[in-house]
Amino acid sequence: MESKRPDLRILTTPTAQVQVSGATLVDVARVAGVSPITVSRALNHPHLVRPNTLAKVQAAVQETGYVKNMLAGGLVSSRTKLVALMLPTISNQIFADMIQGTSDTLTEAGYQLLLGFSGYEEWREEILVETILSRRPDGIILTGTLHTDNTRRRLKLANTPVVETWDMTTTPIDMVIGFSHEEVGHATAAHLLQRGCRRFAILTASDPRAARRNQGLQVALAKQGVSVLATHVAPVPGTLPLGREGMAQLLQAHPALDAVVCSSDTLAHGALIEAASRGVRVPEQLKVVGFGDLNFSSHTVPPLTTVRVDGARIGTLAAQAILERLEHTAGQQPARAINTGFELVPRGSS
Amino acid sequence: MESKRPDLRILTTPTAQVQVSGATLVDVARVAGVSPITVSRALNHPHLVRPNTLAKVQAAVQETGYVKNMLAGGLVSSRTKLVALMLPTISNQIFADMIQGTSDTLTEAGYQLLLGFSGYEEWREEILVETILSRRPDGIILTGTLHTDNTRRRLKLANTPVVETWDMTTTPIDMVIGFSHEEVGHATAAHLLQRGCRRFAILTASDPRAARRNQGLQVALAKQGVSVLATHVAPVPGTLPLGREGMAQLLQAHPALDAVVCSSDTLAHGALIEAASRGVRVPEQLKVVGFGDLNFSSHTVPPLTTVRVDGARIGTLAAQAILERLEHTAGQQPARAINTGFELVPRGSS
DNA sequence: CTGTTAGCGCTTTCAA
DNA sequence: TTGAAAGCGCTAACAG
Repeated sequence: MESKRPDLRILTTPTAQVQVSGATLVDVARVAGVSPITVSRALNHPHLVRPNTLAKVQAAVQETGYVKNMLAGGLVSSRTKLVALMLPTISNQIFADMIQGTSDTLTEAGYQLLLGFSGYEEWREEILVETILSRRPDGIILTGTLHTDNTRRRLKLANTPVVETWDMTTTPIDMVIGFSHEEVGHATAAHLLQRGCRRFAILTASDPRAARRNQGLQVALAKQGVSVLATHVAPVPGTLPLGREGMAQLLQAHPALDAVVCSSDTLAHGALIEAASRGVRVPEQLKVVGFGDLNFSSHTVPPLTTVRVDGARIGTLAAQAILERLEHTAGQQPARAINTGFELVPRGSS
Repeated sequence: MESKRPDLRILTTPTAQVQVSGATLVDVARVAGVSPITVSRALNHPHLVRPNTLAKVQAAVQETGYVKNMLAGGLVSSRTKLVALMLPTISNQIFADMIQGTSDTLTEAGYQLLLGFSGYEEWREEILVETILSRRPDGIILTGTLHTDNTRRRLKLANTPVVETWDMTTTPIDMVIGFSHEEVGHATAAHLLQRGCRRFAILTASDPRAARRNQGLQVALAKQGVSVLATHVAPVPGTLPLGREGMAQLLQAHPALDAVVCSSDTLAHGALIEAASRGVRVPEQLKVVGFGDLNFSSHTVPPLTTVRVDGARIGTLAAQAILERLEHTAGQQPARAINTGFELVPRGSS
């Protein structure tokens, strides 16, 4: 590292335009003939500066090719304009939707998105949270409400807005935006029982929220004296072949099944293909329920029911919750919870 | 802002553990009884510190709940451990794959991912690049090779590793990892001509790289005296319904088509559904070509040919290129180009 | 192996 | 409306 910063290298381009590399506020100030703080103000609070001065600064910025350094700015102001989003994976379409929703909302407000994947593992999330916190983001969006004690403690100490998503809880770290997975299970049970199903199986990925839905399903079924005949657990992320294979095993062990509840539309899709290849008629003989509402199912598969959830909306709401919190700098608002709900909808076939 | 930093607030937890909020290196140093720089070294270069000292520091870190501040670190070291990825959208599965590939590679190396979406618009990309540069990332990954002059200039001046992806060019900003879209067009033409197709249509999203493929296709066809009968351009991002609708219009105008080249598998999928609903037999009467190799096509649609490209691999390679460049701090390596190639593969039906 | 010194580039006081 | 002084939290470069 050079001990003294060298003079700016002035590069004259063919268009006679002057370009500079690595200009700082001080350089801009010198060119504009004002003090550095005036440049800072002109850039961040233009209304506090005389139009004349503003113009001079803007010209100097142009001339020097100045690019703001948010590291320095964030260090002193404690505002990084950065929001972190932690997801288990991107393989699931609903998470991709969420990314887009979050990103769009943040970008519009001048914030940027830092992305991390935990692979459904709490210990990974713990490490990730620590790393992310070291960038002092203005907000953190987590997936789910299951976290290690360390993660929770760190996050609370960080004094940063935190939104837990895709779930509900009575003991949030800060804010929660999602829906109750137990209720999804109950609703699914009611839906299928009402249609006469009695011989249930579960085809699920090893995902904690899916487990909660299955739990809710089993509890609701038990109340009607119905129990689940078999549960097939596939590794995450769920894929179409895994769905086929799981369905094959379930049907082999229990040929008389009349309902299969899947933890994702991808698994459900695989299950439908396997059912078709075995000549099992869906939904007449066997009903299939998915989760996530992928739109492919609208055209190419036999009818199934899926749980419609809007990933983009959850992403948008989470980003908005953080942004709002950031505006009301005065006094901590009470932690907020939004139940986005869900919807059982018929899908598939034409 | 308080002019003097208050003493650390010591919070004693029920477990008699001591927690601190907002500890700095200096606090850790005080607790450990060493100098701040020693703490810094213990954390960043443990091998340069006596095991004994290391242990003391680690204990102090634990006790104070210290979380590194990378804003400060990055400001002085000019290393942010941040890599930016700019994508047009996440709606396309291949871009989701790329995100995962990039993120996995970066995380393993201790880097983090900053994500930005340009929505296929150059001016958005230009703004995004400016914002991103203000965070001084250690590397930037772009989609495509089409950028505004400002973007190119800024990026070159930034003196940061840049990788342009999903395309090839003879005039890269820095590095390129991708394949030639013209060649995809040529290969597609050869494939279809060889199978006897003569009446071509194009069903495409308004995406610049798709346009290059179509261009290549038309050039190759023209050499055999064949011209494209119609081109249907759908808005981005391509969806299944847009594919159906486009196919409907094409078939209506040109019932005798024998080949439809689509710019994505999603559009192709919609096209196949529309063909089926009109009783047009694929591939006997009409051949369909997609792009991207979505795996859904393996099971539920009639045979089509798709151009297989590996998004995750491109993401991984791009991240690796940046990481390698970052290690060889000595002397600029020559700009590097990797042609990842592509593959025409049969898909669909069972 | 450890410490001292000197900033990185910016924004927050406070004063003019 | 503008400026001067101070320092955010950290690490590079030397010494010791």
